[in-house]
Amino acid sequence: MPEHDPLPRSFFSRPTLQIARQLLGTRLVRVENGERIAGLIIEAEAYRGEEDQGCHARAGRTPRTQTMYGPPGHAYVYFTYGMHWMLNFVAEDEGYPAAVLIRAILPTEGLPLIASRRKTQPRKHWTDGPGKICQALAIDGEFNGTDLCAADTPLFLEYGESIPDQSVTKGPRVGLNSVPEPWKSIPWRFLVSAGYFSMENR
DNA sequence: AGCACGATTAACT
DNA sequence: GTTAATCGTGCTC
Repeated sequence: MPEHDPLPRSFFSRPTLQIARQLLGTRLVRVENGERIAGLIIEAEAYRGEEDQGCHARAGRTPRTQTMYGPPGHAYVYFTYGMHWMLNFVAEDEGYPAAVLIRAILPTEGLPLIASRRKTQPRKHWTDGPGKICQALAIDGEFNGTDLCAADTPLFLEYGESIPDQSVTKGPRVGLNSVPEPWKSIPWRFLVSAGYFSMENR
């Protein structure tokens, strides 16, 4: 399969933890007015099942969580803290609520567009948080339910770099302050180890 | 109808 | 390290 083809739906119809790990190094692409804005995913978190007390689906099927119960390979975009949008990818089988939150990317294309929206911050902080990614890529609630595997989709993934296990760090998910154990500490956060892209240590 | 809080960010001491 | 910003969501009354 050519390197520039969008990742197929089969990529998303797998166990959520596998997807979160495999997303590291893939290229997230946003096409805005024919222009590409893209970056390599370097941090992601898994949320799966109604029993996961850190997952929105703990509330069951609601208007908000509906997308997570839908088919895999679609975007789940939600609003939080009264001001920030979060981008997730729906995982596993239709009917089972699961998603992967994209927490950080390394910008590779469309830097001027990213800069125009993130200019109040230094480059180091352009896309190092889930809300920042949505600012940089102009992603909002309109993208909830977007099919990442459809033709002419404005949001999709491409194969990027393969990240070796020795350069992947696992840990507890971020921001689950009042979530009970074991969900609060379960190591479902995956990130590319610091320095991997800045040093020639591959 | 009212309320507490959130898968956060940016600014400030 | 601390805190304001700002409003949709789900739960209680």
